[in-house]
Amino acid sequence: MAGRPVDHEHRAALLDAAVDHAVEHVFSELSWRSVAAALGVSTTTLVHHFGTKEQMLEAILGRLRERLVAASRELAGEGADLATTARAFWAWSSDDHRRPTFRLFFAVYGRAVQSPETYTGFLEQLGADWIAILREAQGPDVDAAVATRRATVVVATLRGLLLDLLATGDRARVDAAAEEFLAGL
Amino acid sequence: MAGRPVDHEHRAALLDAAVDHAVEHVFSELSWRSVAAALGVSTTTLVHHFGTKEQMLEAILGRLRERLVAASRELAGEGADLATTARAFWAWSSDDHRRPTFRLFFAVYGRAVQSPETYTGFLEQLGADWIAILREAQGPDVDAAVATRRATVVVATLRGLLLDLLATGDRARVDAAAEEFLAGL
DNA sequence: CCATTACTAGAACGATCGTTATAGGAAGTC
DNA sequence: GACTTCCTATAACGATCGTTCTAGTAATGG
Repeated sequence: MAGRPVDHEHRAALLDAAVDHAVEHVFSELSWRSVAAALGVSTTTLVHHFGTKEQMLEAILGRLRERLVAASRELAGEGADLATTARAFWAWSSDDHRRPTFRLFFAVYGRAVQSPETYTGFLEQLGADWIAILREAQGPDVDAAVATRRATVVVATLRGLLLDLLATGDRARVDAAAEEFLAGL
Repeated sequence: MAGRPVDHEHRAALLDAAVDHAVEHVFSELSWRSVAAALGVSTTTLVHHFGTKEQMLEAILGRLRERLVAASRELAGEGADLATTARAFWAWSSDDHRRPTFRLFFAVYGRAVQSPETYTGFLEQLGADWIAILREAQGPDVDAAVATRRATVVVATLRGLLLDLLATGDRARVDAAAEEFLAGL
């Protein structure tokens, strides 16, 4: 009956390498051939493991989301309040080492708002995860509706500031604005 | 000497029609052929008037920015304070009629953060225009650095909320968050 | 050993892309 | 009228794309 068993580890390793490559390159220029060349395999190998290009991109983004959410949950720590958590979020996401990652993040956003069929899952889940983390940071005593409002505002502001930083590179102005916002929490 | 004179009006009319088409379609799918078909001309006509595809896209975005800045300046009105102006901005930009426009806006953002060579002019000018409008709304008595910080925060928050609204479509939550933010100004 | 399945690679197909000849009519000056 | 420049269109070129075809090798169960 059964022939050669499926090598799940190899697929996972390929996916992780593909995520690393995607983060460091332009999202709209990802192709079977470019990814295959970067990973040292042929396009047919990728096709065999991921199916269609769209499915490969979804797999890449899903894996990226896992990384981001895990890192975000660590940030929140235990018992930190909203202001502290928000400050940690800003320091983490605006770190220069995270620039390629968030560049990809906003590239996907730009794609998703015009083509909702794809990539919205990635954004909705990631946005919901972040809002949930910031809701929990407010403790159980805060009214649920109020907590959601505040979490939505914090996520939106930090995301907008990050977009400003990535587009203009004006760190002094954006950091000052972030401090102004965070101090008011 | 001189032959047939250049018809600047015709080029302007083509550009305006191209902007209308770009707003209603997916940015990454714009091509010579698709735009030409929508405008009822041949691709060579567009090439003749705009040069390269990149130059056509820049011309389209430049014209779009003119429209947006003109509309934004009207919004600010005369003598309105920061909170009032910010509220008007939110009402205007989150209006359902403006959805295609801001979808394109964020699509360009997504492209620009990964390919700074192009489109950054569009974003830097538009961002600077909006921040300037919100700086002026704070009056001449506010310290310049403080006014810049506050304007940056307001633009970032509204942009982040708009991104949330376009990506999730959850108007109730986002509108509540916007109200929370605007009430605190 | 053999049947079966997993995996990989090279080559090709059909489509679309930006761009470029090539060519002909339209609108002005002399 | 001649001449020049503007404007437009059809057709094709070369490149890249996602995908498929074909074929061969590796690893398991019987």
